[in-house]
Amino acid sequence: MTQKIQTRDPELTRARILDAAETLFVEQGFSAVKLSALARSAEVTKSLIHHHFGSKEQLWEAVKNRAFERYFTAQMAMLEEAGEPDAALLRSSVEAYFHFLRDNPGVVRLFAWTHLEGDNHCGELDNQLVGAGAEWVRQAQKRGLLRSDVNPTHVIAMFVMTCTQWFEAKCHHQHWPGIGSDAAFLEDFLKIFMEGVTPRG
Amino acid sequence: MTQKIQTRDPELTRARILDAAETLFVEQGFSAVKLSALARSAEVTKSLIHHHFGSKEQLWEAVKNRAFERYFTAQMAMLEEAGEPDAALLRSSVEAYFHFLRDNPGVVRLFAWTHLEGDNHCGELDNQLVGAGAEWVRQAQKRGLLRSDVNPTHVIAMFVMTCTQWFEAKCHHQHWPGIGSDAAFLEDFLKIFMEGVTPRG
DNA sequence: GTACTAACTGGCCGACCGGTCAATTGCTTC
DNA sequence: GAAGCAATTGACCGGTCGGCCAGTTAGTAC
Repeated sequence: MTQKIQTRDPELTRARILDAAETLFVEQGFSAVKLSALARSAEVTKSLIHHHFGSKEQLWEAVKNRAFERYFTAQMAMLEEAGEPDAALLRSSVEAYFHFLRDNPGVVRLFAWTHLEGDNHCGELDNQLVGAGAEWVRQAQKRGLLRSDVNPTHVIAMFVMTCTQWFEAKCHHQHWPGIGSDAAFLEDFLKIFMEGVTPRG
Repeated sequence: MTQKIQTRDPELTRARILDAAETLFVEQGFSAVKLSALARSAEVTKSLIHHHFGSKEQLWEAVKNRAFERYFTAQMAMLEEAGEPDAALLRSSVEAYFHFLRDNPGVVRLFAWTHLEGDNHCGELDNQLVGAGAEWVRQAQKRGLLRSDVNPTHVIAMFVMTCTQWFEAKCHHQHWPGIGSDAAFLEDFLKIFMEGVTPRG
């Protein structure tokens, strides 16, 4: 088989470059990253980066594609193992989303950079996820398990945006007086959110 | 008095540079902005930028300071003209904050860039605002006008983060299937949020 | 008017940016 | 083992980046 004890390993090299690039892009964004620093960090020559990825811009695309693929894979998996659409499902979805972001801070920052760039990257996949989520809310509404006087997409948007912003601007609000831990905030958010989407007789 | 029909006007020059810089920084972030382009845009020479602001970094600080000062002035004004702490005040605060962000998209993006930079700039002033907001929530809770089993700071954080993210990532979720206008989203958010913070007997 | 200061200019600088290229080296195939 | 090719190297490129500086000019104080 493919003996991997060798002096050349293009796939490993690609992976090393991608990993180092993701780290730096996540930290600094596209413009601030220098190819020379990236090469040093990945322990390859600059030329090798161009050989494997063509240009800085194409490397940036490759990094985003890989990260977003991971994101969508995880989200789709969560979607598929979900059960009947009801309030309990909504709550566990929020929790799952929150924990995913907590455990993948790089993804959050990558999203943020692309948002600021006005990049509408990964639009279709995202629409698919949100569409599926909204559809579940709609079903739960029909069954009277969630209040039906709100736009289902807005229900999804509301918790997605809150979770995203919590981690995206953490450096900013972590010093707010009285602010709690991740877990404490999630708990309070869920209290308010779940109470807010509960139908009233 | 100070005749302003003159060939030299340092204050105007400073303002022209600051304005052009804010526009470019808001669009592209710090690293992507070139001093040469900025000079062209402000219709001054590059040297003049250095003369008035010292360096690119100091100019960036000046731009942020000016924008954040506007932000805090507006927020403080809103705070002072507020009345008794109750649910109606909370609702109108959310509306006011939402509309402020809608009308000042530059501020939103500036905040976003600084968050990503890990800049804890403007920490004290912000803490002050949040602290005051949380204190009002606390008072309303004591009077039984808001549910008291949630952290007051989290109540503030929740709506601030939702509003922020709505405008910050607009390019991203504006294409989500079924998403509504600014007004429609705000209405649905308020329905859920206000219902969520209402005390239950 | 003279002296002084600050605003402003144009030219220039070293550093370093992203990117190219010819040459070399290690694998694979036959 | 010869041939062919992709991986890899290091030297090198033109461009332009942020910043500096000597010199000029407009306003001000006396």
